[in-house]
Amino acid sequence: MEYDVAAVEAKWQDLWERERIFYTTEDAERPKYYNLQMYPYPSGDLHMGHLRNYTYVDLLTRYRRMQGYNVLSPMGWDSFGLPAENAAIATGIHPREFTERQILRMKSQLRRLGAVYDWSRELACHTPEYYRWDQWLFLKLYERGLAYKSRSAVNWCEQDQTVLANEQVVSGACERCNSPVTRRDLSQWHFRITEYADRLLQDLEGLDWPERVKTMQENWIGRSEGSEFTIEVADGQGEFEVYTTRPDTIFGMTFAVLAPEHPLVEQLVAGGEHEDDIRSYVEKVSSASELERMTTGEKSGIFLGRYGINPANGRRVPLYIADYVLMGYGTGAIMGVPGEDQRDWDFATQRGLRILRTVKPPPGFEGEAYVGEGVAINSGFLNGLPTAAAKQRIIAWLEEKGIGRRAIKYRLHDWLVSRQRYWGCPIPMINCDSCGLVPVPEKDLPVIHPDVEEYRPKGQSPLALVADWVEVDCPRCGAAGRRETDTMDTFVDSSWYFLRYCDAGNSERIFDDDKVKYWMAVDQYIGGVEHAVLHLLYARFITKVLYDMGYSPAEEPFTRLFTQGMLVKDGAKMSKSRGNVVTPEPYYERYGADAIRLYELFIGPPTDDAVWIDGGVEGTARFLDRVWRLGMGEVGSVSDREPDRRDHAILGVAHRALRKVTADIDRFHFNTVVSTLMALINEVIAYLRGGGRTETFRQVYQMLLLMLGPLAPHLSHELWERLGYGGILATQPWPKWDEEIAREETVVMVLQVNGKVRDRAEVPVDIDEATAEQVALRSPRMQRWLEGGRIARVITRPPRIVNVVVE
RNA sequence: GCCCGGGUGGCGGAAUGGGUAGACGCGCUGGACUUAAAAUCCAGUGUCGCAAGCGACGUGUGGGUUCAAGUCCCACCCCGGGCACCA
Repeated sequence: MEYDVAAVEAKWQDLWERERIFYTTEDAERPKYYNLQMYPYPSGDLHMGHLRNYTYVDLLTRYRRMQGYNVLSPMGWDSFGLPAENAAIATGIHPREFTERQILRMKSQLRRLGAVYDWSRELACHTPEYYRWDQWLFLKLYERGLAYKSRSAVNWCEQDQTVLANEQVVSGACERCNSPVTRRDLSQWHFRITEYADRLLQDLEGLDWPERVKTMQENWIGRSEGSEFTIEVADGQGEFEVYTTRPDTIFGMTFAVLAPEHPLVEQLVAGGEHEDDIRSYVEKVSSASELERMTTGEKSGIFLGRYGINPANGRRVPLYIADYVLMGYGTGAIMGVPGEDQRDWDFATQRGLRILRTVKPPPGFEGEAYVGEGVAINSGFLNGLPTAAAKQRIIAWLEEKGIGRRAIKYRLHDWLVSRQRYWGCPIPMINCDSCGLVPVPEKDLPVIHPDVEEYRPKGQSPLALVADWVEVDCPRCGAAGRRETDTMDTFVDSSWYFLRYCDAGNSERIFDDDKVKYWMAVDQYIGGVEHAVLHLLYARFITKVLYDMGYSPAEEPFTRLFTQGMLVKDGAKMSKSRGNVVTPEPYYERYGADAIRLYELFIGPPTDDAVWIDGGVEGTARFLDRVWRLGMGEVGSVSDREPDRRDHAILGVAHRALRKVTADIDRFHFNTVVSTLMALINEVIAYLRGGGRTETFRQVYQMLLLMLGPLAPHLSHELWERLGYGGILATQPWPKWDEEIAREETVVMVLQVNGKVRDRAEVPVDIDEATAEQVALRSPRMQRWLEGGRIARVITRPPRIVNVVVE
């Protein structure tokens, strides 16, 4: 009988949804399993690359369900963001309309794949029901001093006409549009993520995450230990702080450098003889793009015409400004120690500054700066001390003098969350001339996102043009006030949505305590590695804040993280912008969703990038076709004969396959799950050709369908029903293997002479060493290689291998 | 420059602790069925030598440890990713 792909798939997709098979509520009786993928931006059409990820998640949902877990697998939409807005600029269609249309399309495509979710929990962050809680969250952070507005140099994307967080600048360019990022001095909203730097770093340890991602976060947070101390400017012109990880080298400081944006610079320059030159240098540097500043060649800089005092030895050292010193890190000023720092060495040699070694380099050292550890020299009272001891000693001395202290610095910056764009959540703050910044009262939430005429960004949010929205009375004094017109970074939306899924419909609270307590944390989180220092860091931060506030029961949101590889075609990641996408439609029509799913699983290890091969789906379709014909009785024959060793053998094969499939799903080796099932069916076909037994076949085939259920659900559900196995496949328990049946009775033992395979013998699995040795020595083929030699040793590893060593 | 991954047939890949290298699939070759094609089925398919039972070689390169190395150690080459003047 023909397998009608379209009809069968539609039938089961309909049933799963109608019967709400994968909808769920809290149930204390069953262990919970919160299975989640990073919610998608509703970009419209899914290509094969997307389907790979959805297949993994769906496989897990179905598999854990069969294992008896109460599985929560929700779906929602990261629906604020630039693409909808850019489309609006191009077409005039309102981003809301555009977005909602895309959501519907994507839902139908997920359904077509056979992906199942608890749709009763669907959320979309562009809806007031959702973003109202973004705003509530913002207010809570503000109350706790974790949200603040301040003026500083920020990253500005000229193309998108908005500021960007540090995490969104990749090699000096905008993460979204890839155009160069410049610096601007602007007053912007930040979240104080740096306050959580230490906890974010420390708690990484307990997470079952890929090492790679943990390392990326570790580096991004960039904790360093050292000390800071004060340098006085000669002739009473002020003082400034420097930070160093090598205070032990302080005697080697022969100059000092301030960042061009350092606040003291203005004071030091005013009235000085090089005033104009210095000002134009500062001008030049600060207007340069990140990319231009990131040169690694010649270090630019200029002498300030002033001197500082090295506190260790009282010597006068020249003060410079240079662009290799960054205002955003440490104190924005450094001591220049050319002997022990390569950057300072470069700067000093380019200008003929004095170089003094204060750590003794190892014999034969021929490099420039010596950055390793060693014994202090030319360092007054530190002389003779090894680096670690010298550090202790000098810090104690600085503290005693009251000019320095131990210090810890992070590379992590506070998270810049305001954006000058339209399609995002409005920041719930009001500016009042007399009260200053006033939060919108909680009862007035949500601050509804207004419609606008003009979406084009012009350096401020298009919301600023909606006068009757902007102009409000100050909630505190009643005078005329103006709303904040910036919107929030969409990463704010995504930093807590997984909590909202636990209680998505709640209109009274952000979510119910008991519900989040039951479901959190996410047991398995799946997404792309590109979010390692973006979403995955922000989500951890916000979860910790909510935990501290008593809202989240979990301090860490994602217990286990899996980052899948991308799908590659023609040497590049499959993506719309590269124009190398493979659309699933023709494959759905020819082979069906199950064949696509199976090939996505089979294509390679889920962690690795995989190359799309057009003919690949044909292989998995052929496999499914064989499964079908087998179930329909079109292969071989069965009868009600007595069981014999053929039955025993095929049952062993099936139970071993089950054991391997279970282990391989657990360790995310989905590609070998598929190959194991293929190997199983090849064996079953051979078995049936040799005359199968009705009951044995039934047992084996049931196991096969149960294993195939999470992978190729439509076909396996249909067969399960047609063969009258009872109930719906999805709700059957995952089968158990019997070690006794799975045990192999005989195995092929390898016989080697001097490590080379010379023969093989079928032997009982429980063969002992002595017998194994005899088998090897008696083999005629082995004897040919043993003749004339003296047997020095025989290594037996029964029942695997016997290696005879001859001389 | 530093920190992670990774180099296995024509291709995707397999080989949890050192123990049959190449499972499974794609592709290709030959055959069966067919008037023909498609579909399906059967056989073959790492390289070299051989008519063949067989032998030699073979997991990026060069060394090493071991009875035995894709797997462990040392050095190097190449590819991918992350960070990149962070004091």
